[in-house]
Amino acid sequence: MSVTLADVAARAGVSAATVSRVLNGNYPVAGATRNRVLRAVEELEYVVNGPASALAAATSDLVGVLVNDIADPFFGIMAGAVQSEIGHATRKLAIVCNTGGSPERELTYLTLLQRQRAAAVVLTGGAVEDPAHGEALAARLRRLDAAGSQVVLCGRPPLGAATAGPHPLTVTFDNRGGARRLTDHLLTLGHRRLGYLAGPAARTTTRHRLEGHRTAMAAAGLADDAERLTAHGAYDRASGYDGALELLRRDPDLTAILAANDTVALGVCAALRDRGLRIPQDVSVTGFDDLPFAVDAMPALTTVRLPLHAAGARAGRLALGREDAPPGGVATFRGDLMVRDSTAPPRR
Amino acid sequence: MSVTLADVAARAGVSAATVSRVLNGNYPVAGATRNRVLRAVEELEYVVNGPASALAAATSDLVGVLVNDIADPFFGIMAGAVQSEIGHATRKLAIVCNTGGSPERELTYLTLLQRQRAAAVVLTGGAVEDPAHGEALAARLRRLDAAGSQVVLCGRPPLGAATAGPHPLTVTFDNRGGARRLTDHLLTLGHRRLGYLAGPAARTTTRHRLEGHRTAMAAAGLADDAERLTAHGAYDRASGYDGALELLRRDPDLTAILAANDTVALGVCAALRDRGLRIPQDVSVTGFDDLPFAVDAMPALTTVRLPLHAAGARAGRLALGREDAPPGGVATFRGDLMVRDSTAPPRR
DNA sequence: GAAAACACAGTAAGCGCTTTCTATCCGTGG
DNA sequence: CCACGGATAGAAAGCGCTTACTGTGTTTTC
Repeated sequence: MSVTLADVAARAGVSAATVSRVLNGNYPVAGATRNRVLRAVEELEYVVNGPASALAAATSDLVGVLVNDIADPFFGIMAGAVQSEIGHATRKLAIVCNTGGSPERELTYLTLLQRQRAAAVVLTGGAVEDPAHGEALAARLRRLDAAGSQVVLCGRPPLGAATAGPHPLTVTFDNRGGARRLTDHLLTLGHRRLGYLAGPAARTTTRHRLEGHRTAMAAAGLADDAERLTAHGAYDRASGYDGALELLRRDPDLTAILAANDTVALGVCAALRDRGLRIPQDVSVTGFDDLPFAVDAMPALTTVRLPLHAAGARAGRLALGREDAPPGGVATFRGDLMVRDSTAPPRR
Repeated sequence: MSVTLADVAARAGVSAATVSRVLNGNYPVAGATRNRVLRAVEELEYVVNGPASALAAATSDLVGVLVNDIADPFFGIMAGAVQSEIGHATRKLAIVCNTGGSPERELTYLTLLQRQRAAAVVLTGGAVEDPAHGEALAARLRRLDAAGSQVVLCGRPPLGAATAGPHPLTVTFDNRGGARRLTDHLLTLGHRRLGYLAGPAARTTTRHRLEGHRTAMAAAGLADDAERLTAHGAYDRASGYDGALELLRRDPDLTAILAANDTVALGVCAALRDRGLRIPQDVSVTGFDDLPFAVDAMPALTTVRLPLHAAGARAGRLALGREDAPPGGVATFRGDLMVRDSTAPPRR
């Protein structure tokens, strides 16, 4: 069918073993021989048969990258960083798999990757908090580990301490701290009636951000308000729109809304505008993540910048074993407050 | 090392062949036997060795999807659609590869995919117009085709008629028509001094949109203006910002700017605002693509909606051979004009 | 009731590569 | 001048799976 090692060997007048050694460069081959082989490879347009190679060598060149939503820049940026880190280094192929946020598809993809004997797997994005899923996921990761794949979590918290087996390397964000800083910023501006529009309740990311918010609120003696003025939704624009209206219903005198992330904040802004409220004069709004569009929103969003690219690159290097594991196996990136035009002191 | 077919066979008390047949379901196996095998698979947590399977069957479960920029929703949406179409159907694994718009990396990935013996390859995004690259690319695609991979182009024009060999299936957008409609819209509103901020000159997408624009301008007797008021940039926000300033320098009396796409339009809007110009009262602005954020921009962007999801899904089905090839091997999706708040008649 | 047809299941030959072990050639030191 | 070690290259044994090709009981058919 297609050109094989043997064909190249015949053409170069050497054995298949020699061709393999030239191609993999892990064994001394005389210069003249090597050139002859390389020329034959060129002439025949030989391309290694990956599966055969993976079978014989018992490991493949594939690195899996799982994302919740490939169309969301949050994941796109991280995945792109992982991939570019991997592409830079080796002839390895980073493959991005879109789970659509579904736990089942996450498991399916992990099995598929194990089946491909992936060299490494990077899971990005917030984990689902369902305990049953957590256990199933941990089991799958353990199997991957046992099968020799390096597992790295990126942008999600480490596996719970209760989880059995080896803990995967983790690159995570300080979501609590970010949310706390954002809330403090608003409190410092003088806001007291703050609404919090959280993401899906079952996500760890959501919980951590919410915890950060509550910590700050509690420190200001506003714990009850924080409780009352929290609504949950999805990480999308429509949820932001509906959620803002809901919060306004609960308290028409709200002077600020903290959105779960930038995308949600966009929806919040749209809802406020439709209600005839000005941002930030009437209501301040904050996002989270600092995705590229945050600065272009009108007004430009005050938000927390997550170093998505740096985190993805780090995860990529860890996956390849090109960087030592951080102490405790967990690297945490903090998010910096970006104060822009969507927040201001509340009007009297 | 890990569990193999033979282990499962031993446990189920059958031969390896039978296990393989149960797993692939392409051969009659008695119900009782099948159940025994399935139970053994469960108990041993057996996961097929993909490379071995691919080697023996001479084809893998991998489908490659090439994108220019994974962090850009334009590609993210198409890639997501391809992937969901493929995931729906089969146990195939769609793998998204990020070329970063670099022709070399595009070729590298194609080789890597050929090496993996991918079942199909979908290339999304505008092609680079460099003839040398075009030839190299065509050659690579021919090789993939020869190696048995189904090749599909998505969101890029068909390979030039001059290209030798079999032409890949293509799903494309009517960029010319979209740009024409956009320009006509502005002309109808009464604009005469239109600036066109095009994408990278070397991209086919850029050229087609530009052609559409010029056709409309020429029909209105404004061919010379079109020539004079065209600037090129990248498909990003910064280019929009700089490009808008450049066009304004060329003609301070501009009443409208057509941006290469929505992202560029965002930059244009920022530049105009910084210049103290109001949109659309002083200058009308249009985008292209209708990415999700276009409707959230301030003002909401008048643009052309490209059915990215539908196109990606179609490409996915073609790649899997689950849909007949369109006549001529080319399916064209048109883009609809979405009139929003960023365009208005010019002020007197 | 014997022959032909059928429904399964097993045997075994690869798929194209990697890698261990072995063979060969050559230069070198005693 | 011969034994020896180093540097290369070849032979061959798999890696784990798929899939003709071959059985072997069990129905059907006249």
